[in-house]
Parts: sequence; structure tokens; C-alpha cells
Amino acid sequence: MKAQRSNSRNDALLEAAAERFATQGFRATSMRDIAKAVDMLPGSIYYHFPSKDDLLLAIYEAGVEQITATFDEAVAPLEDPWARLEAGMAALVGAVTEESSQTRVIFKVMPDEVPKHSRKLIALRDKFEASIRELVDELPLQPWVDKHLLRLMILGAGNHAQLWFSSDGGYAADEIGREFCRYLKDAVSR
Amino acid sequence: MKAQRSNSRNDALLEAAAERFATQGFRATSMRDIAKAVDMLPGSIYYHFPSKDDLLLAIYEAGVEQITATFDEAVAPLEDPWARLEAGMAALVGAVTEESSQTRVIFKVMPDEVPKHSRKLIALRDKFEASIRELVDELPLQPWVDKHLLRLMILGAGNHAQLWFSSDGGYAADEIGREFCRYLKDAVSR
DNA sequence: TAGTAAACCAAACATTTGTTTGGTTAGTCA
DNA sequence: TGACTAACCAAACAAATGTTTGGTTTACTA
Repeated sequence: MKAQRSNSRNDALLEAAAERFATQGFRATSMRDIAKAVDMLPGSIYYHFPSKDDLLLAIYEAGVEQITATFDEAVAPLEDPWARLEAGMAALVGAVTEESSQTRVIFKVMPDEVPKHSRKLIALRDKFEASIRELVDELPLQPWVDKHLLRLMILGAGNHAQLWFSSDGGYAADEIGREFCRYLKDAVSR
Repeated sequence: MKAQRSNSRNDALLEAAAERFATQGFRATSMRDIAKAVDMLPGSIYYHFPSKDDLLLAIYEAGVEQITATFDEAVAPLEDPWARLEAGMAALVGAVTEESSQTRVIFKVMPDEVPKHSRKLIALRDKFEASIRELVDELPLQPWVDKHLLRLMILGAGNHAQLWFSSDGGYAADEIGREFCRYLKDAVSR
């Protein structure tokens, strides 16, 4: 079918662009780099996407959708608040380090790098971060703990894994997220 | 004196470049931006620095020197391991968010953005991160705690503050670092 | 006062960048 | 078969980039 062929090339473009955005960054990746990766000429990309910025936006949207799906799938079946957070953090670190390159882009490319879509990109990030916020809000915490700050702490720790994680470093990605929670639980839990 | 006048312009250049590298990023800042900030023509910068990459390297070196100084000053007078880590983390978050723009550059611009000097930049970062490593190694921890992972966790949480910290957000920069330690202490401490 | 060197200007250069335009190919459908 | 369209090519364009080159100003010195 026509639509299928088209989508196959379209997805290949998204995948190739995401892979490079996630590793080299947005600005450091040129349209010529992406074109070469899918064996195309630079101008041909503009048949599929109106601009480089819109290409990133498409990747962001696909990435958020995917990460939200795996996140919900991991958290939904659990009841205990701390178990839910552990599962959520495991999914987060997984998305930051491994998984598809489309999810990694979200944590690598910051919204203000693309002024044209910065608001939309921020909205997409917020949509996901709200999921973690809910998990933290569910936790039974000591009265002196600031939920807001605690959320930012674990979120930062998870995001940072992107810079040092290596698949042969002794830990699997999801183990790291769980371990982070263990380092907090007995101190802040009520 | 000649040398003083020279240094004054030189420092102004470093400061203006650092301010922009720290806020907009390295690639997003052009030599023309920097030149305009110090009321100079783009080419004139090359009288003071041989290249844009070398400009960043100079900022990195100055930044590491400064952050190391304030870090040591805060930690040195303390004895208790946890108090030392709290003071160190307070200094870290301070350097990441406030303080001089030269220290912020270190946490904003990643070494791999400047291939020409990536090794040197990494070495400079490591030099500072080793300070935090020592503090974590001093801690009396539960046997099940991985010091390596704990260090990466608090380092990530601190670095991440760069993205959300605002001076009117209820917390001072150094309070954030201390609070992070509180959220860990009673769980991992022995 | 003539000379010297630091500090900068003015203008260009080469390259890379995202993007546009007009043409070409291959498959589809009536 | 012949029109039609999706998908791409080939080539260029305009703008921005880091950088270079040769000249000019300014201040100090011998």
C-alpha cells in the first residue's frame, strides 16, 4: 500500500534523526547527517517534514507517548505507593538510558534549544513529569519533607543517568531507579 | 599598567562569554554575540583567544578553580562526615545555579560539545567530582549501599537544579543541597 | 619627538547551515 | 495505454558561522 511505504520511510527518518539527536544533540546534527543515514538527499527530507524543528517536535510527541505507555504499564498493577514509585523510576531510568532513541531525545534536547516549539515541548515534558508527581504525592512522608523538592531530587538523579550510564556498568537501567528509591525510603517515609 | 588594562578586557571577555554559554549554551552563542556584549568586533576577540573552543577551555579552567575554592572553604572546617557532605552539596548547588557564570558553564556545556578539548574538559570536571567522591567515601553507610551509585544520585540531583532553580522559589540554593542530604541520611546512614 | 607594541577595526573569506525550486522516476488506477 | 500522484533527485540559495588578513589607533618609552 502507498500509505505503508510512506510510513516506513517516515519512521526510518524519525528513527535516524532521533538516534542522532539523542547522542550528538539537536544543533550538532545537520539535516545532511540525517539524510545520509537514511540514504537520501537533504532536500528530500522536506517532503516528509516541513522543517528541522518540526522533525524534533514529531520525535518528542512519539517519545512522550511511548514513555507514558511503558510508565503506566509498569505502575498500574501495583498498589503500594513506594512500590509504584520504584516501578516508575525504573521506567524513567530505562527511558533515559536505553529503550528507543525517541525517548532519550526528550532528556537530551532541552525545549529552549528550539524556540519555535519551546512551549509545546515544555508541555510534552510536563505531561510526563506529572506522572511522577502523582507517584510522589501518594507517598506517606514525614511532615518535614517537601514533596516538591523530593520529586525534583529523584527526577534529577534519574535524568542524570543519561550522562554516565553504561550497559556494562554492573547495573541494569531499571535497577538504578529502584536503588535510588531505596536510598530515600527509610529516611523520608512515615 | 599595560598588563592591567589587557587583563581587564580579557576578563570582560571571559565574563561575557561565560554568561552566554551558561544561559544559551555553547553552540547557540556566536562570536558575534560575545563581541557585541563587550562592544567589540568579532575578529578582535582573536587577539585575546586563538579560537572559540579555547575561550570555553579558559572559562572551564577558571570555573573549576573557583568552584573548588568555595567548595574546600565550606567543607574544610567541618568534621562530621554528614555535615561535610551537606556543606559540599550546598556549595555544589550554589555553583550550579547562582554564583559566577563561569561555574555554571561547567554544568551547562558538556565536554563532548567541544571535541577539540573534550579530554581536558572531562579532566577538569573529574577533578571537581573527585572532591564529592571523597565526601561520600567518608560516610558511615549501611552495607547494602553502593557508594558509587549514591554519589551519582546526589550529583545528578544537584546538577539538575540548574533546570528548575529560581531565586524566588522558596529555597535558597544552598538550602536545596542540604535538604537533599536530609532526604538520604536516615535511610543510608549506619 | 620618533618609534614601538598592544589593542582593536574593517572587511573579507571559506565553510556549513537550513531550506527552496524545478525536474524526474516509479508505481497506481481508470 | 495514459494520466496522476507519491517520493525523491539535483542543484542551487541565502544566511550565519568561525576565522583571517592587513591596516589603524592609542599609549607608553627611549
